[in-house]
Amino acid sequence: MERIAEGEYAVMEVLWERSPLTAAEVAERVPEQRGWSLATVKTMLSRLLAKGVLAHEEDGRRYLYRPAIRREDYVAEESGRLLDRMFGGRLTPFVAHLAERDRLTPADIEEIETLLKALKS
Amino acid sequence: MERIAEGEYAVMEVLWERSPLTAAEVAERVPEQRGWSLATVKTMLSRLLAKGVLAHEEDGRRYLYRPAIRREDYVAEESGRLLDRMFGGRLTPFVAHLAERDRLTPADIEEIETLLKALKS
DNA sequence: GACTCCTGATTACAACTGTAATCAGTCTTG
DNA sequence: CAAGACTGATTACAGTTGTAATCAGGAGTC
Repeated sequence: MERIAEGEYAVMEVLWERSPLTAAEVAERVPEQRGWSLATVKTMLSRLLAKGVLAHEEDGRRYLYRPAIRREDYVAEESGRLLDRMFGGRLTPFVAHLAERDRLTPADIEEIETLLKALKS
Repeated sequence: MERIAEGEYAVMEVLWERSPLTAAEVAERVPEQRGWSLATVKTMLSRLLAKGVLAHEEDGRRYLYRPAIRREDYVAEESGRLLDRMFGGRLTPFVAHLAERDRLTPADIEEIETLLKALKS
């Protein structure tokens, strides 16, 4: 699966949320912080099509775009990549690390414990 | 803190492992899979210096390089970035996700549970 | 002192990214 | 039918990255 760049990912998010959509509709839904013009969104769509992570079907003289890969699959790959790169693929050091950096609240800890308990059964 | 590219990261790893080192020493220690020439490693070192994530001290007519940022800090930033982007910054969905994707072995689960128990006390 | 070697510095160059503008073709509307 | 409007396609252009080669200056060697 081809890498998806940071900006391109924002477009994928829109389409994972809801699809199919036209280019104009995608542009409307991209977070405004990006401040993208319609032209920029169209460039992104073309590149994502070229990468094979989007598909399009004709709808009159325009296209309807939809994801060609599942969000979970992409996320799995990306997070695996980070885990491999930074923690040798091991999750425990990652969790330990987050805990140290105060990214884990007591509520989080409870939640994860519950989750793990469920996983064991 | 400036972003560190994938390839540059390999150089940082070497120096986090052991420093200070000369350019030649770094080149020797970079994983061979990369297949980098000494010239490539020197380019990386220059760019990392420019980004301010490496420092160098003179040693005769050459430099000794050492990290200017701590590994933990960089890793914290990078993993936070991924977590924000893919899981809205929440760790629990991430752990759930890993579990689903079979990246969590029973041993991992045990280990994390122990870790969490320790965190609570 | 001339030549070679080592080292950082400078330059190279293509692919990928961010961020569009412009072009060309089709629909709509007066 | 002529003039706009809307859409994808093509082109643009600078910054980053991967991957070096080349250059210039000092150090050691005959």
